[in-house]
Amino acid sequence: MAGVTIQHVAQAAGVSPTTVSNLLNGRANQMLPETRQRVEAAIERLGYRPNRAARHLRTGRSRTVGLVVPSVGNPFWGTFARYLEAAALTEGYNVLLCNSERDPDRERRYVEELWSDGVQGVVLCSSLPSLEHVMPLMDRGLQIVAFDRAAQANDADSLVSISIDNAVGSQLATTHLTSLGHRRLAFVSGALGSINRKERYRGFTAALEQAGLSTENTLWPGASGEQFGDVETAELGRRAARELLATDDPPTGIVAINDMCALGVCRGVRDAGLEVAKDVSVVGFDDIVLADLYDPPLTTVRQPMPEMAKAAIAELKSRVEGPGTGQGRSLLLRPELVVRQSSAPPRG
Amino acid sequence: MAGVTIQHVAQAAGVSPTTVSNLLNGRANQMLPETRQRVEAAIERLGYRPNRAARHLRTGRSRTVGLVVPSVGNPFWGTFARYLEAAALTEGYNVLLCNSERDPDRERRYVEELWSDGVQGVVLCSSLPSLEHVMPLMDRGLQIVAFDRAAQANDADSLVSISIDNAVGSQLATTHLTSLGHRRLAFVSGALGSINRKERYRGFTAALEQAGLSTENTLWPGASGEQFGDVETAELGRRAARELLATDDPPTGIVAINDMCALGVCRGVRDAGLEVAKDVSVVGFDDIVLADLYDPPLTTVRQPMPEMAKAAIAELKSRVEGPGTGQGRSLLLRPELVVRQSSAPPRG
DNA sequence: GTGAAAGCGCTAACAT
DNA sequence: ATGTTAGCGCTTTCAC
Repeated sequence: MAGVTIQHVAQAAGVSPTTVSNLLNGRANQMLPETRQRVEAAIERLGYRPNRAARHLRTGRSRTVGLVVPSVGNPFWGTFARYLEAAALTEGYNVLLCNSERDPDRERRYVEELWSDGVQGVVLCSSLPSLEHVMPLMDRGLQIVAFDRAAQANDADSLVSISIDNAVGSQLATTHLTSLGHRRLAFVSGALGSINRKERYRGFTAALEQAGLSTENTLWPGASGEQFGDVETAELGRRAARELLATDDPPTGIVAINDMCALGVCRGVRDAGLEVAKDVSVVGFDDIVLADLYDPPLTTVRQPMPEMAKAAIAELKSRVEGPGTGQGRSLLLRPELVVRQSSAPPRG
Repeated sequence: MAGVTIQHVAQAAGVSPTTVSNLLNGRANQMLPETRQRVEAAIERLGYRPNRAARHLRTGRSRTVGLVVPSVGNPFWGTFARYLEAAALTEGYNVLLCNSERDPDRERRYVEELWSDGVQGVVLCSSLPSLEHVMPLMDRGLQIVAFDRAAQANDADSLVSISIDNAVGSQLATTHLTSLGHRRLAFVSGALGSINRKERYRGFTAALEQAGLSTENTLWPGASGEQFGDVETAELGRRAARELLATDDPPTGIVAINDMCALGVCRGVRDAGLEVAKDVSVVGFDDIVLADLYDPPLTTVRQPMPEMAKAAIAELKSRVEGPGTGQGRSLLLRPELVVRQSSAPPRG
């Protein structure tokens, strides 16, 4: 039996659809206990499940939020998805997970699809500097929380941004190295195209300046002009490390744009016949599961995922359920340095 | 404007809703080019998007398949999700991704939710030996493809199973080691609770027997009675390696239940002051992204993800669109050994 | 305490 | 080539 409807239940219980609906929507108190039991029995017996499409069509509401991530293949996003789902579930929401593959067009199509699916709130993890491709939907009332992307001047008024303070994060990482005594540092990244990357680099240079070190020639030159996926980022790190360590005055400490990249850097260090920590300290960013599993375990900057996920859902919930379109705001959480064994004082 | 409906478009274009609907549903040819343009212009101008709930309610169809995975935090599943989505997209389907956290109850709830959302086909990645918790839905017409789980005798008649041949896979891995000359092998795994694990162990012992080796004491004794998550699996591997290598007659080759576990084993080998490949060969299973990134790169058994994803969608599609409930079937794809640097001939 | 009836936005016969 | 109409399953006034 594909289609057990509320009518069938009503008939089986000898009541009207209204009564069944009342029971379904928490108005059970206004009916005789006996009636209630009859209805409940009928629901059970027939295996009735309300049709969400009909329900949604009728009410215009939907207890679902969308989550658009650049790539579910990346553990960072997979982990975030889990936390967001957990946070959503506690608030009575479901999460619809979409994978943009970093394609702006797919991103837009997904958000549009979610909107026309009745989803009123979306957590958008976009690497794009401009969110104008979803502006039309926001104008129509779609609530968007941009995650892992700091607010921009030309963002929509109602946009909520949640991210860590990337500059602080990489400052933490960099200062960790300078405090250990490193004087010659390098920053390894793919193209500094995204806001995050720029911020991380900014934190890196800020920390250097604070330590009285020159920022010249600290950005790995191969970092510009290229765009990399997640796997390629590791390869990039590997190449960067090899090249950097082959120079006259090689760095003793390397700050990588993220953990994938840092893992690659570690590989490159070994390729160069050197040892991570002993010869070259490496610090990553994100604290993916593998950071702790790697050999040596990676010193990295952890994003407070559970808090961020909770905040994202809270924002969405209050805006979707609350009155009117709230003003935009930006929430910058403080990341945390996790010191493991890939960083140590420089040799000699 | 939240609610631009087909009526608004019709009115704006000076036509009836039918005409708009016709255009929307690929019946554009049966109207005057001029009419068509007027309608298209109106749609564009009003920013109209069809309401999926209404559409679905009306047609009873839904171009969405569900994907239930044990954990999106695990790269293995993240990767599969990407391939499945790609395969679905080419067939005009969307994928709804759900995360069961290996909780049978969540698994059931998700599948029920998908069903009441109008989803007619689900790819279920369940580690459970019995799928009876989704049987009622299958009886109602829900099509299920069980992924990464070999068919069982008490499965529903219409169940489709897609997985690799796990026994063949670990036989491949094990024979690789025996061919290299290893005579003392060990198999490291968490509890042999799932079908897959049992199959992999079976392949392991089969390969040993084929090589004329004893299977006694080859299963790491700590492997029984415990259930492990993904992170813990690595820790388990590490512990297993340390314990195994501390015995009188330590193995020179270790086959791990999966890559996470293998990574842990590698760590354990180092903990014991030994070197992977040189002293102990390690082979994993799954070929996660990190297998290639690790140092040394991990020899492992690759699952043909794209093919499996395509097959899953093809099965679902033909069953959802085709007539009647198809008979169940089981598709066992052949895995492939990927030889990297974590395996080598034994010392001396 | 319970029921009748209208309508959410859309599609697909069935007219014309 | 285009329009009229009925109804998908549900919720929610408004009656009784």
